[in-house]
Amino acid sequence: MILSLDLNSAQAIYDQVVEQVKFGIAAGAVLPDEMVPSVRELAKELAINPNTVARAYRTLQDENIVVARRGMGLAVAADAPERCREERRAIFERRFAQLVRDAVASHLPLKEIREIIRARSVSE
Amino acid sequence: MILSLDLNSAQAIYDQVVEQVKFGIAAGAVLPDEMVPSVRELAKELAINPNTVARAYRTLQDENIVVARRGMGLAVAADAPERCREERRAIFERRFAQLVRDAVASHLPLKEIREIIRARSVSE
Amino acid sequence: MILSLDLNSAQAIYDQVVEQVKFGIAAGAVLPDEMVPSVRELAKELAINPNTVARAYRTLQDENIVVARRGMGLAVAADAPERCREERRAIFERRFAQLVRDAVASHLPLKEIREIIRARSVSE
Amino acid sequence: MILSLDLNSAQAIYDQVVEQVKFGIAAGAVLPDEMVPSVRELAKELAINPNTVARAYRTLQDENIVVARRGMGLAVAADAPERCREERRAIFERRFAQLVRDAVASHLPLKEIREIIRARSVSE
DNA sequence: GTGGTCTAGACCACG
DNA sequence: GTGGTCTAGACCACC
Repeated sequence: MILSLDLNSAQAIYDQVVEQVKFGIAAGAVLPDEMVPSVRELAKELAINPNTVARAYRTLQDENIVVARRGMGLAVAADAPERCREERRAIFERRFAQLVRDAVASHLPLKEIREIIRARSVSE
Repeated sequence: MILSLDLNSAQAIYDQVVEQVKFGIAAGAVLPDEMVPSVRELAKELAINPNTVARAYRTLQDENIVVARRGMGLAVAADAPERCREERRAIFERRFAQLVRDAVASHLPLKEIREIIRARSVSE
Repeated sequence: MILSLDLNSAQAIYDQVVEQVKFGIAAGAVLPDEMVPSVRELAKELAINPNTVARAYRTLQDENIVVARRGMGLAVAADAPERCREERRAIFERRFAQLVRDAVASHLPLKEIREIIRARSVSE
Repeated sequence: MILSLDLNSAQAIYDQVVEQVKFGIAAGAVLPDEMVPSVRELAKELAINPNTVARAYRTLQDENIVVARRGMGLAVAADAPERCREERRAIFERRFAQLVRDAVASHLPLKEIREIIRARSVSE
């Protein structure tokens, strides 16, 4: 599983790890019942402190995305892929809606909003 | 001038104040040479700490959006409206581009991205 | 607010803090909009590490029992007392039901179960 | 002998096995002088690691609930049923007393405590 | 080997 | 002053 972190982002590292793991599960990089990388392994791969990974994994456990197998590690839950795909979609939808809402609230002309969306959403 | 703050946002309050004042100037709520509300007045209106407003105004002064008039307060600079309008546009463009970039990186299908943008950008 | 911890309990300390704070709010020891003790203050009072308190408070924030006031501390949410009272009740109900279920599953005679409950629930 | 495990319980698996075996002996599922299932057999039946069963059996040997018969396996001790029945009773009594103590400490009204006990102890 | 918990101390943004 | 984040390292139970 390959995760991309931005250490300079305003978003906390552990939060980026949470999101990235969800995206990885959504994309099928780890299947249900398979083990996600161990805390120590992922920490080494990402060159961050194991506790940071542990905190991310704790969040994923709270949300029942992964379940602990005592002494074995953490396994992807059966319904995790579907929920992760849905969440990935919801995150984008929520952020986009908020962005448009803010733009409208700032009185940025609708015409300019539409132009920017058109120009930026095809190319990338 | 009416500013909308979100105290639970990840964005710092003083930073929201900076942006909102710029948006107000861009929209013509305060014209060049007119005074923006005093630190105490705005702090009271927004129910936030005067220090927070002061910090926002300091930033606006650094960017020459407002200029100090000794003993009078802060006045909107002559070229502020134009620059604020441009910045308002740039903020939206930058954020939207970043959002699409993140969505693509998460492997959210292009089809879903386009659907959400279409559904959400007309109605609001 | 007075919290009682059992450092030798199987239950994690941070989890005991979470429960105890909820019970305190349920009992009206801290009212809505009031601040709960700061991380450092409570840690000192309980003679435990501030990070342990911080972790408990993080959980309470995730559950919207307390909300962060930037630079001010953590305030009790408006609907927290009601939810804490309900949760306090639910915790006891769940544990008692589970206990009885286990006792029945172990084939402990119903007669003995009833005797113990009668003997132990009046006196205390 | 049928044992019920809860892999997500806070109680350790080996400890659940110890308890469940005791409850089985208390209920007469295995009589004195009879053999309990072998480590491998029970591990397979419960779908857990043989080491976990072995550790549980070691505990049962330490308490003289079962005794080793060289080359044969583990046999139930003569006085085990009586002691297991007594322990089964004591476990319930201790846990119930603790539960009520905690409920009272949380200031859950006595009225509600009594209601829940009444409602939950007859039906199940 | 695995994760869970706790301690300790640093640095940061915010008010 | 407040909480938030990250690092570091210890000890534990479990498999």
